[in-house]
Amino acid sequence: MQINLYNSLTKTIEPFKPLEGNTVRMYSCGPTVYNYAHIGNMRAFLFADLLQRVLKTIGGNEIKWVMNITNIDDKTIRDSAPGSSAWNPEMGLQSDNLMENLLKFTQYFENSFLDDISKLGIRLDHFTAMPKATEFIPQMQELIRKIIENGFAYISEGSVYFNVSEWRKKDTYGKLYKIDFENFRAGVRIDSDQYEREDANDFVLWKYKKAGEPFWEFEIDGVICDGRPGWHIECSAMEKELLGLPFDIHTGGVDLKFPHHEDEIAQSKAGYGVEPTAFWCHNEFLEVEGQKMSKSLGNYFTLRDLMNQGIDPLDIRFAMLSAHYGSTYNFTFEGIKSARKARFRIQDYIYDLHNPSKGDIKTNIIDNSTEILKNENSNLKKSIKDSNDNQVKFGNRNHSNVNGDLDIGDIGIVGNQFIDKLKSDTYTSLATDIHTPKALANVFSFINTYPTYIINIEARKSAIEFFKELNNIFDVWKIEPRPVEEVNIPTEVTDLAEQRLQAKKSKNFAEADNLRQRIIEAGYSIKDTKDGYTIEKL
RNA sequence: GGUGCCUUGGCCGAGUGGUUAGGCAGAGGUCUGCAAAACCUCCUACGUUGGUUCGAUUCCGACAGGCACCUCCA
Repeated sequence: MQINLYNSLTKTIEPFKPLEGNTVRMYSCGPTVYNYAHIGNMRAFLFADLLQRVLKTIGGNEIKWVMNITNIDDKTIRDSAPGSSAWNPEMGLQSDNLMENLLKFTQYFENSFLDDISKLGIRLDHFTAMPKATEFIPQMQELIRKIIENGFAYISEGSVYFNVSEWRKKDTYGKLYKIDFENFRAGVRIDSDQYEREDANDFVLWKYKKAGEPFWEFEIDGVICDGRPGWHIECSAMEKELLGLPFDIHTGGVDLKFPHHEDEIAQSKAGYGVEPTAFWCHNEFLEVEGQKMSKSLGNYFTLRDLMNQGIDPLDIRFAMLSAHYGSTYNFTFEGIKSARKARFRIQDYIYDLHNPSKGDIKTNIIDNSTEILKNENSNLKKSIKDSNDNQVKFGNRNHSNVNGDLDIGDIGIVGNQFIDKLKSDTYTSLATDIHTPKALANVFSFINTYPTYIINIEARKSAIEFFKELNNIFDVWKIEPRPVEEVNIPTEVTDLAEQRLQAKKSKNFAEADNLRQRIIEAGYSIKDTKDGYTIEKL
């Protein structure tokens, strides 16, 4: 199916097509590994994951997905420096070797990052590569040389800067983000770093070494420029190296539009002569309880924080995937609870598709369906009527008398056509700028309208196939029959349950409640059924 | 100061020039000694204010409120 995507470059939704063949080459701005990632970061990674899964599942594309790991920047240097309070014994011992410290420190947080995204259902085997910035220093240096050769960068005190005003003579600077150069500096915090650049618009490609910082040797036309890369250059170099230019899609948070991505475009074009990517896709931010997440407000959460509160990471995944990536997402604990319930409603439906749990199927199907159809306002009645109006036949029967007393008569009045429609509607929503809320609404409407026990056997199989595919995208459900709890219930508990059943039969309800309380205290819950009970572990 | 986005029912969250999102919560019902679960039904909103229009939540303007970015924050 054709995928349409909002492109930040054109600010419109455009049909997406890979530049070469059927393979989508996608680059996602990854984390700077100096701390545990917070849930705001997580949204960006979940969006990238969602996008690549939609392209794979619905677009039918092969995916080459690259996400970088920024392990060299001001913060990783600062926090890995000897004596840093951010150093954690699990990282190992600090040494006199600054570079070694940096790598140990960032490796620790890279591991925690991989751990976190795995818990969120992002699969590491979906990545083609996760390059670390420090592993591509020569490529960055090569790009910097090219930019200098082409006349769009200059060296100042051993650092290299991109010359924005020179570049503006050749091309637009401000493709993603409209820049008002007249008012650019008004009211803005002035950069506090000590590097000497000619113009405030210029950005650094390479920073000359400072005391106490790890550095790489770099000599440009006899000028010693030992130091380290600027922030933006790593992406330009690694994209070229790992994906080739131009590639198809670049993702990241909206905050990265400027300066990061803007500078990336300028650099790549100034150096390689090509813009990096055809599509820029940016996810909106996340707020917590309607406010910006910040440490000072006390609403700053890492995934670990939330898991310590007993939150299932898959509920976070589902909650975030339930909102459109282009809208601000309001993270609330209420919302997570609500997402969990919604997720399990679909899960229960999937379980039931394997084996409709409605007791005696033969009688129940007829009774319940008839019951539903008797009701004037029933959704099922409405949709069957609609379907009839549209001359859709279901099963092998043509229910021409649907407006009168409907004769269901046999099992499963919902056939494959209904599943086909569910699938095409849901996929169309996802193919239209990854509109997950619409897609899910569609699924819920279907679930509400068609209980599993009125779906015929064949269509149930199709439905299971559909959910399997959908789960290749959402990845929050289990596509299987309802698991049978293989819990060994202690005999003392079953004894209590038996006693309670007897108490109930003899209408001794006080005693029954008392026994139930004892069962709960033993760590089990008891639910009554028609003529018995079920016991579950709490 | 500049740039962009947003304001929908108790909460979350879609969408539309006139008819229906969806989820959660809540209410009623079926079942039931009670409870739980499940299922059925119900709950009809669009920040304020002008304008365009036969008709605006939807288009235009103003205002109010919120958010983001403006040189290394996803």
